[in-house]
Amino acid sequence: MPFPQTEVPGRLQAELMSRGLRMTRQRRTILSVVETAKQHLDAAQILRHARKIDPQIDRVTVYRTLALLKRHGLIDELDLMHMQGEKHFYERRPQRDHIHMACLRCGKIMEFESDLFDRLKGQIQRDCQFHIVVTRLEVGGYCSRCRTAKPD
Amino acid sequence: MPFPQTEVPGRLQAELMSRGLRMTRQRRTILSVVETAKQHLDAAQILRHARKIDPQIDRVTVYRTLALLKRHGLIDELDLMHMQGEKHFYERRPQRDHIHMACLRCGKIMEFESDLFDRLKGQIQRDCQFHIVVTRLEVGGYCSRCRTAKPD
DNA sequence: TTTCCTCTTGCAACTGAGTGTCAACAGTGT
DNA sequence: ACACTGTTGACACTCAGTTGCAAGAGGAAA
Ligand SMILES: [Zn+2]
Ligand SMILES: [Zn+2]
Ligand SMILES: [Zn+2]
Ligand SMILES: [Zn+2]
Repeated sequence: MPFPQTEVPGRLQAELMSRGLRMTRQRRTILSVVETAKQHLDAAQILRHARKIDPQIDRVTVYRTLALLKRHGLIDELDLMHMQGEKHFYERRPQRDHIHMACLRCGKIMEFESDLFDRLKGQIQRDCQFHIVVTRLEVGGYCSRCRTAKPD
Repeated sequence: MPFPQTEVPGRLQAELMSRGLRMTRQRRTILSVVETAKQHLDAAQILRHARKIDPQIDRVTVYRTLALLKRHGLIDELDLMHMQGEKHFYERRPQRDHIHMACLRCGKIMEFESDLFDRLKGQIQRDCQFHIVVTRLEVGGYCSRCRTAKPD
């Protein structure tokens, strides 16, 4: 569910190279992990997956590569309402922004695209004369399966 | 102990007491700091302000009290797009949710209420059958004064 | 007011994500 | 192949936040 299947693998690598950045073995590995991820991964999970491909990779390189991708707007950083500690999660930046909903009971993460959200961003840019670079809308609550039995 | 015990309790204090929670000297102090804050404060800043009133207060007590207020939905936790490291900021939960905009150049934080945002939340609850407890919409970009001279 | 129970605090030690430094290494263009 | 320069890995470090526990203090009942 995280990523649209219409995306071509290797797009991140192509983007970085077109920006004149060096394509190292480690970066290729980390990029492929991020690109093929089936859920939102944190830095430690990305490291673990990358080490299955290249066991020598250091966690510092993962942090640096994620910072690079974020700086170039190729990935988005998520907090997922801090439900799993203070980790940050990452996903390839989609063509269209989406909302992340986190169920406070079962922990499920759902995604939702909305025309109202797009219009809201337009309103912000217009009414506040604010040039939007990145947005993060996270919602905590109870999913349909959990809402009948909410705690206190 | 030099503390205004007879003072009329603030809304936060009243809320906690109505929930049957013990009102300690430390909690009164921290609550008053949060309630009278003029900007978004992080835990360390709240501790510093609280120690001006009661120098004995420990930082652990600040963390525990903030967790308590958050658990009871009386304050909201903000990331402010991680512009100042990984700290979290806090503000009293307002009657109406608002959006936080962070200028990536000058660091200014702006707030914005929007009917579209309220409608978007309604749409999420309806279309996703998701019971919303808390939302966090943060936007990073360039404010009107900085947008003419954006870096790289 | 005093007692008593229970919740809360303070301290210290700990966790764990993320950063800074720097020598060695390896892309990339020539 | 060479040289230039950006990148990596190892290690130590930072720093926000947490945990465990003994001592302290709300608060209600006696
Ligand atoms: Zn997502
Ligand atoms: Zn659920
Ligand atoms: Zn965060
Ligand atoms: Zn600005």
